[in-house]
Amino acid sequence: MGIAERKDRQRAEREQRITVAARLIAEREGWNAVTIRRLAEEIEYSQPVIYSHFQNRDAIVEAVAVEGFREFTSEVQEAARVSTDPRNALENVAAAYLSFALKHTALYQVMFTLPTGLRFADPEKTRPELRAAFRALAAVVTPFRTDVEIATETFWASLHGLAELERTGRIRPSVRAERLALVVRWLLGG
Amino acid sequence: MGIAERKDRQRAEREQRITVAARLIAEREGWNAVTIRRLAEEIEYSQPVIYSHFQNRDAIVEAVAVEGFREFTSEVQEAARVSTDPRNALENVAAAYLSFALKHTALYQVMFTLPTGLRFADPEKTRPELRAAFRALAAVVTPFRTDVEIATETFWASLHGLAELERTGRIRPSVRAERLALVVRWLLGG
DNA sequence: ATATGTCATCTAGCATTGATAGATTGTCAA
DNA sequence: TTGACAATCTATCAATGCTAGATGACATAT
Repeated sequence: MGIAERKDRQRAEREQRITVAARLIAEREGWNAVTIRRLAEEIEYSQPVIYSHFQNRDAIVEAVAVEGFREFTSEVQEAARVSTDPRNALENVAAAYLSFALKHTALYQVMFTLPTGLRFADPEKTRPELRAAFRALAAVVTPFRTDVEIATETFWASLHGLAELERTGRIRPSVRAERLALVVRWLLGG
Repeated sequence: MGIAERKDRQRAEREQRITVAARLIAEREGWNAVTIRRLAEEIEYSQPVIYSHFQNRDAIVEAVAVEGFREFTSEVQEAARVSTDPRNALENVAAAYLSFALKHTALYQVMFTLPTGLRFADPEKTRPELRAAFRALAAVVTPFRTDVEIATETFWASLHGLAELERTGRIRPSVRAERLALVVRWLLGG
């Protein structure tokens, strides 16, 4: 009786097509262009079908954000993995962070700045994908600090700020490397 | 012939009532609640009157943001003014920054995270209010660094990141002071 | 093979939004 | 008083998120 399984599979496939389309449209035309009608058209189904997968538009956005955190985490881990030593890992991760944020601006935007229900600090409501991302950052901070949690939060905040201010055109892209070097040096120095 | 002047004055007054209402509603119910109809109702005029003051909804939001930058700048300057020495000024300004961001969350949101046309890094398009805010921050950084521009950008980014991550519930409010202390120490230490 | 009942999907529509066209009112100068 | 202009309103548009109810397909029991 593989019929039910096939249906499940096709359903999951269609669900992914929705989030993939949402992400693609957002990256190309901004999140305002991601409308239910547009998504329905994209997957070649009528609008109510979208609502059989997601409770509302926000839930779609949130699903894209969660997928973003997965990719983010693995990119950070990869950056740490290919490093020669702990200090180099810190540099590489910092660079990878900014690179990720500036490469997928719409994705990053929805992960961090658009209002979604995703939370970090409340252990109850935090999704595992978010916690994993934090741990990946903490891993490269740990060798240098005893106040790992606080230092990681601050490290993260600095990188996030650099990404956001540059994304919104408020600081100069030309001296990105210098700012990154400052942050890394700070973390090493105490 | 003070009639024209009176009209100008009344018009300017009405325009301010619009932005004040927008800000108030946003602070109480979020920016999604700031609709043209709601604003029209608030100032007791019909909707098209709003459009005789602002080209579109975004222009209203932007006007609120600009006013926010004015207040922000003066709060930062005040924090620096009442300080005992340069180091204390740095601490006070950092604290004032976070305090401002967390006290007027909707205002801060529109100043920094909602998509508006406001820019910093491009000297041509940067509004004077934004530049003034940057200078106010740079003023307290200057005593400690030769790379003032870069250090200020990084300082700003760190504070912005701390504010945003805390505002969106991604880092713990309980250790805010410790994170702030880290940022200040970093800036002092090199 | 066919009838049946369930589930999947669609058509049509709702209320709300930003924005605008055109009618209407008010005001001031001649 | 009247004519013209400016200020303001009513009415409406198209797009949006979302949902109710009709319609269709399809697996299963006989």
